[in-house]
Amino acid sequence: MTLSIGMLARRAGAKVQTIRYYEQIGLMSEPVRTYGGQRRYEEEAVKRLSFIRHARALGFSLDQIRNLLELADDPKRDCTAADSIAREHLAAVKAKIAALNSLKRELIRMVDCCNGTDTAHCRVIETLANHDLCASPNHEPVQ
Amino acid sequence: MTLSIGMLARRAGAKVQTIRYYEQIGLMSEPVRTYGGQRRYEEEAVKRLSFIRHARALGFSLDQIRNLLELADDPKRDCTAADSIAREHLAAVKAKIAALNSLKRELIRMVDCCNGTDTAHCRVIETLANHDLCASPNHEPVQ
DNA sequence: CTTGAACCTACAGTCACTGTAGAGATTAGG
DNA sequence: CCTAATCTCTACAGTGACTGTAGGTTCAAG
Ligand SMILES: [Zn+2]
Ligand SMILES: [Zn+2]
Ligand SMILES: [Zn+2]
Ligand SMILES: [Zn+2]
Repeated sequence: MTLSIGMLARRAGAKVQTIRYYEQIGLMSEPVRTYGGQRRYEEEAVKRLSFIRHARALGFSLDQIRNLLELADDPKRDCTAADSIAREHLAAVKAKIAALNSLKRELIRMVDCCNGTDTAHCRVIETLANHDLCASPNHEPVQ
Repeated sequence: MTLSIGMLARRAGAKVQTIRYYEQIGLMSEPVRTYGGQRRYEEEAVKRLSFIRHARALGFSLDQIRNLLELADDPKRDCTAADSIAREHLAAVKAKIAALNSLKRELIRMVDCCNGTDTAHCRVIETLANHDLCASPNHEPVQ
């Protein structure tokens, strides 16, 4: 009872190309092949791929996921390493939210202050042309 | 009084390669060249590049910036088009914040619920392996 | 005239995929 | 057994917005 790549994709909520990509970068191991060269997967692959897709949906990078999978494969290992990957990601998410909130405030100011007639007197254009019109002294790079 | 590419870069807070890249994609126009082939810029270029960098710092895409620049070049044009680009970007920023806040809640749950012993009983690993342990029914893709 | 910094082009790499072309494999129905 | 439809294969290009590198050329100061 093995699965074709398309079945695996449906089971785990991924695209076929994504699975091949994960194999290429060594995140999924190479499965057995049919005589004709098509990939055939065991149930185990569904678990692994689902783990990867869930972690991706939660914003972990493939590098972090690679590390998490390695840790998960060693069940009696201390889990502080796994926890600290998650905490590190959480910190990055918090930082991103903070940066985006600052952008949001600035954008709201721009949009709200424009009593738009022509682009020569547009607050949006003026603000982009002149950072002095911004409330925040500098903008953290996002992403 | 013309500027070399390095001087322009310092004046507008960009990298030299970034300026060449903007020229390549048609966002900055091709400047005059010295006899030896080096770029020489007018003051106007500082304004345009500063506009671009400021808009980038506020998270606008290069495509949006291209449109904004085109609008700004036509001063007696109605500015509703510019405003709606800004509003559209604001909406995207808000959506991103919402998605990230949802991730943040889930990550905090994972990290806080782990009374970590080994990876076999790690809440982080368990949650990644099983979406049923998540509070939110689905995760919006971020970025 | 020499030196060293700045500049040039062209290309590869980043991240995590997605899309395409053109060919071959598999499977269900007749 | 044959055919048609669907699936799969490899290989490569493209996305966005840059950044980095290699190997060579030009410029400006002393
Ligand atoms: Zn306006
Ligand atoms: Zn600003
Ligand atoms: Zn844990
Ligand atoms: Zn989940």
